[in-house]
Amino acid sequence: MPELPEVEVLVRHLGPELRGRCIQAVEVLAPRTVRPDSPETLRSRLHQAVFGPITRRAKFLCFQLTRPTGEPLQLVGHLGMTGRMFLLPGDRPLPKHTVVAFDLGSDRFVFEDTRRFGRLTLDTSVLDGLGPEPLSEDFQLETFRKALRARSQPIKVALLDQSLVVGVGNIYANEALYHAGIHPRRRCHSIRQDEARDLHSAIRRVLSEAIERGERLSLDFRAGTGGLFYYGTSSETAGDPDAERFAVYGREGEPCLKCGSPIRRLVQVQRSTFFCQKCQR
DNA sequence: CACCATGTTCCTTG
DNA sequence: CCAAGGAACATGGT
Repeated sequence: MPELPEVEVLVRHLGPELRGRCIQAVEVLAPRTVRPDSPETLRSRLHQAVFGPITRRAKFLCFQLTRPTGEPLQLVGHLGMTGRMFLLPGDRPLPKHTVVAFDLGSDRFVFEDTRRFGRLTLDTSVLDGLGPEPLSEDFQLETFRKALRARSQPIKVALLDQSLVVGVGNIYANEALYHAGIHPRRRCHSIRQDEARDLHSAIRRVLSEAIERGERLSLDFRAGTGGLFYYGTSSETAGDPDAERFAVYGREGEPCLKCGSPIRRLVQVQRSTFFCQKCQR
């Protein structure tokens, strides 16, 4: 379900629900998800721990907890491609692809992940080496420009590299390049100053607009209906007339919103790239 | 059976 | 040592 905006919206929803709640038990149904921790370690370390604030770093969720001893703990989660997290009333059965569940007494906090590319661990080393947060002051235009000058790979590929800037995934990389008018195959070092400036601001714009949109949806993540729905590609519930969510992503063959020429698709590092040949140079 | 899918990590090759 | 490309992880939808 992830890319930065979806994770951010989830974090904002989960924070108020989880804060202050105490973990009675931890069920690890997919040991792989908690690697390199063992299920036993996770169970014992988190037993009777209380949730504090939840924050986001890149596409990771960072859960601050306090143990009964007063010792602080940080649990780090990643949704992979298909992860969802939500609260489920205690009397309801766990969904088929639950990988970890926290017993909170009346409810369970559930991590469901069909493809199991996600993570949930006490090992915070995954946060090392990440680039700047695109929506913070750390994402400086000058630094971004210099980083592009130092690379030779195609710009679309660079945007997916979490050491250049974090949080951008396949959807928003395509969208940002479209809005900046830059062809996805352009090599980084060929990006001009004005183009770098446009791309820098397009990245910020597509991400913050997606967050606003996710907030507007007032998603019912308290399960019942299955939790927080990814609002990136799934067909949405009625009532939201905002049909053109994406300008290019998933729109192969459909007309460009600016010039009408058909959106094209190509493959870069085994991922689909969508773009307008006429508007992106 | 074919191909597609929001991500990261590890391995090979040059 | 580094960069680039590819495969792997695992499951489901169309």
